[in-house]
Amino acid sequence: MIIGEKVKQLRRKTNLTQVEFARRAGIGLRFIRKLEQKKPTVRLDKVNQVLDFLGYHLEVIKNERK
Amino acid sequence: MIIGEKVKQLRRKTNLTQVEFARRAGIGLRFIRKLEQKKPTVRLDKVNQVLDFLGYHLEVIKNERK
DNA sequence: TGACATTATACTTTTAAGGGTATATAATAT
DNA sequence: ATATTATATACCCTTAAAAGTATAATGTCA
Repeated sequence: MIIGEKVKQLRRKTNLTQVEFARRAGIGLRFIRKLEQKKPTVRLDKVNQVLDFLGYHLEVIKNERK
Repeated sequence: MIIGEKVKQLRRKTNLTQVEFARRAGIGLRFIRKLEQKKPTVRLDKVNQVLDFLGYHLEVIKNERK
């Protein structure tokens, strides 16, 4: 799944609005918006910051060979 | 594992130099260098481009609860 | 349907990522 | 040891990511 999509989903589970989420996660409101809208050119450190707040992280996974 | 570290490891397996790797993966030489040096503020789309070339991708994973 | 809450879009500034290339440093091999 | 190859660092420029905030659009629910 696209990261932004996943983040949106996870944030909603926390019952936090984008505004409150951004504030608590210590990132910009604009950023969380863009991220959830699947902007591809976001910075990795910011993504990590968001995921960390959610209790998640990124891993490098081998593709399924089809 | 840190993404840059993993990339470095995977690139070496391909027996490509940074120069050749960058050329073939269609990314800047500077980028692959910085990435492998674990620069945290790299752009996600570029990381994806590199991983894609290597046959890998990123996934959002729940943290181990300790 | 109308009031309220939430998210998306728009405007602007600052900062730094990404880029090529040249040079220095380090690693490898003969 | 020294020649060769690879990686790291430095210089400089262009572009756009990130940021806050204001406003428009959308969603929610009583």
